[in-house]
Amino acid sequence: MDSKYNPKDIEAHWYQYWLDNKLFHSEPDCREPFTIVIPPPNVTGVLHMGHVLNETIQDILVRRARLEGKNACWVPGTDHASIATEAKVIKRLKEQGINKSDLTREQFLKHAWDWTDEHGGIILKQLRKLGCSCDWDRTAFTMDETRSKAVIKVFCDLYRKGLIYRGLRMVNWDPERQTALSDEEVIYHDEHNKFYYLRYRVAEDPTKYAVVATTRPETIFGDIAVCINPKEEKNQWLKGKHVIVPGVGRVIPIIEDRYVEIGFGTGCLKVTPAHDVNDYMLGQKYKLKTIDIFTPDAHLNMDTIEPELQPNVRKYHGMDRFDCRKAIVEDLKALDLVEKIEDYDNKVGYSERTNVPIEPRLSLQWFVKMQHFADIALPPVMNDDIVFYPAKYKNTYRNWLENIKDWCISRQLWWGHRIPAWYDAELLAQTGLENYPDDKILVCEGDPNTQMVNGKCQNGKWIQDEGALDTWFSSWLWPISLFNGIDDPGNKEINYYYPTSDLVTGPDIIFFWVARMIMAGYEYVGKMPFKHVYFTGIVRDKLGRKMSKSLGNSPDPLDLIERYGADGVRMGILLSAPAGNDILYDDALCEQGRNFCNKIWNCFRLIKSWEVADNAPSLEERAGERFAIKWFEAKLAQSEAEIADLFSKYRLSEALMEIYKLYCDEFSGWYLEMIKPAYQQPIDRGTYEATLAFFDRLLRLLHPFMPFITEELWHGLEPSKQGCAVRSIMNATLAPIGNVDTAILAEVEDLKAIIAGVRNARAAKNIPPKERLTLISPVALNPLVEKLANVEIKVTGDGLQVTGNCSKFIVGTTEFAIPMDAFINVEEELKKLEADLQHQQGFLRGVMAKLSNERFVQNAKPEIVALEQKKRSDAEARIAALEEAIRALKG
RNA sequence: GGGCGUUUAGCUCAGCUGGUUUAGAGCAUCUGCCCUACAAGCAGAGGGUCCGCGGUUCGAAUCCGUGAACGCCCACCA
Repeated sequence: MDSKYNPKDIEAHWYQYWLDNKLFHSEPDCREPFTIVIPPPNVTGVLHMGHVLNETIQDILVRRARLEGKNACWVPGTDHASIATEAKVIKRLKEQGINKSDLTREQFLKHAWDWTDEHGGIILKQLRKLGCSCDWDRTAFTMDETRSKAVIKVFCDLYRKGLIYRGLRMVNWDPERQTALSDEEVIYHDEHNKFYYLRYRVAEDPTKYAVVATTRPETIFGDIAVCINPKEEKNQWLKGKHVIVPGVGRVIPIIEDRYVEIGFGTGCLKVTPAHDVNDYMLGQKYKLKTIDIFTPDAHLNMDTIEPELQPNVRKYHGMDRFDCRKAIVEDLKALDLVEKIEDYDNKVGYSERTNVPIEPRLSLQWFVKMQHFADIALPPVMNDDIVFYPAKYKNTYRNWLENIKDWCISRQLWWGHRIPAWYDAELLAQTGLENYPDDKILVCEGDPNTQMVNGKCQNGKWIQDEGALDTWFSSWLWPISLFNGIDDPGNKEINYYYPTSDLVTGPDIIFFWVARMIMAGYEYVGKMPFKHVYFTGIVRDKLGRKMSKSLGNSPDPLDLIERYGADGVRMGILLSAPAGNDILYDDALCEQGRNFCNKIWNCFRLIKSWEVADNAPSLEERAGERFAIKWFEAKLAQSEAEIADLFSKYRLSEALMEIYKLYCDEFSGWYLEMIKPAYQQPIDRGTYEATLAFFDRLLRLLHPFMPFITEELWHGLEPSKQGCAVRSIMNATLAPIGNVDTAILAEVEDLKAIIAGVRNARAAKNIPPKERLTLISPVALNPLVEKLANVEIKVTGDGLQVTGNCSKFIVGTTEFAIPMDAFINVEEELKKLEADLQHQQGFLRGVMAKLSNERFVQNAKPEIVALEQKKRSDAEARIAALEEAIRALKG
């Protein structure tokens, strides 16, 4: 065996072995199910560090569940990511010199599918390199047949229930992609902007003017009124008057509404119902008309302005909204219609996907009524039927649901599930879309032109709605549709795998996805979609910056796997990733992971290097080995219980750290040193087999975290077949949680302290480990001390009674001495002992302060008082021993 | 403007309902070791006014109040 672990070939070999033997595949059976559905990555995405974190955690949970004997099923898949993918396809087409607008819907979709088939699923291949144990036979896509059918069926069902409606609303419009977005897809950024104070001359008396403050002067073309608060003193004079929109010439009324905040700005608010949510609300209230001055790509459209005003504004036609802002301000300045311009900080909404400023736009869209869903989704989280880790996200969740707004689900995109709503061609030609009567819309699963709908043939020619559905409208069904639970409710799979066990995802999609899955789960299965939600943090670089392409601070995971091995990377990403905390990624963490692999590798190498002698003295005659085995059994049992507890709390990085310390400190550092045979001596069979059994248990504990190396070494143990058809650690089960012998654990902690005392003395005096020393002890000691500290033990019986120069130390209340006349430096030794003495005296003072406080003795619990008394007597004993040692040294 | 969270060693974090030998871990640092499992290692060491202030208590990193810094979420003040 090589002295270093080389992951490359080993990882490829075992992953193929797992695939060949279908070890990831699950079918319903009599075992308890354990299900995770993957948060589907974008079909055209590539693996980044966020995925590595997320998928590693899921794999750990799934593999641990398998070892617990559950029927674990991790369902993989990808998301069609409507807007993101459409953008990528458009970009690629552009590179080929093709504009989307030159293509028909069918032609465009052909390109999109080609792209999906070509690049789609790369990310799933990459997950295999990480060791992810997904059931690849179940790989799904949000736009495959089963998932699409579920989406359409749910749309129709909700429409029938009156929970989906069509309406002309002010929506968030992305001028880049030219589609509506949901509120959740808008990200607000703080910006330093300007506040423009514009003069609106009074029509009745043009020598006077009202001053209106606005951040968006380019929208004045759509101004319909100026609103004041009826209670505001300084604007009373404007009541009932009219003003002239500067630069435009439109005469508009002054209206009054308490919505306008007294004292803010000038108290005069320009009302532009087509381009502002609040203005729209005012427009509705006062039945004002709306003038939409923008084209869908947010350029000025002056064709909508009243003909008589056209000459005034024609020059702005076709201008970009931000160019127009500059132009109109300059023009108004020239006309002396700008009072002043101030700096102003406000928030501007940007499209999450295209990162361009959102334009509020009045348009005809489809919505889901959300109050009903909020009502069914809030209680299960608040009363912990569904448990969030960390729990703080319950607040976030509640806050959103208690202020729920209707969900805009239609998108003016082609890549996605097409809205199954149909319009009668003839009627549509008469009315247009906006005025098409709702009760004449046909919402159905099939095509009414070619098949029966609602049990009958639909006469006439039907035209389908042009829109596609929000991607999340398919994602929210994911845990159900993966098991075909929408189209075939109550089927064997949905009954078995649903509710799923754990969901692992980022808190950034708690509203987009988590909340909506809970809604859909209760609506369509009547049960929660998952029992636990583990929110991961954001992966940042070690300086705390978000990883991004532009910063170039995001390492390529495949490159990391190449350098550190998949197991090393898994450990690296997990080590400092408590649930919900951001993780500061650093290559050093992967390095630690790689080093750990090497450590385990070498433990194994050591054990395997021993010659087993059947004729050697048996374990019965070896007290030291028997003791070591008994101790490690206790230690292992303790850790197994601890790790199980940590898993139950989803404290995975702590569980891994526990295993790490168990291997490095307890097993390698102590146990193996205890039982290690002398140079070129064989080991007895009893000890050898006990050690192999321990190693086996250690591998099973570690396997969920580091699947590859544990599988490799587990085979090296040549374990018995255990009645399994396929030999794999994946088919093993964890050791049951046993009782812990705490007495022996305490005993060994003392032994370790004594050995450390000797080593410490050696280090201080530069005595090599090879040189055998004498350890004078007042009590009999376990012979393992002789072996591990390389000392000869002299027991003095009552008291230490040592004369001459020696190094002394105390463990508990017992004093030990190591004679070393040749090396001793009395002054240094005294200094050390005196420092210790001072520390002990300080400690005693603290204890005494408590014990001499009557109120403490009266009020504290008796066991606490007893403990303080023990501290006191122990400290006194140590002080006496130290004083004695100092006296001896001085004398 | 509301709400939530964080602040403990150089770094990343544990420390649950106050008392567990005057605060723990991993990493990093320093010192000494290539001793035939492992230098990707071993042995040892140093390192903290538990963010500040006030309070409750016999006793506070832990509970309460207050202030500060940082972070996140939500909100229609033009």
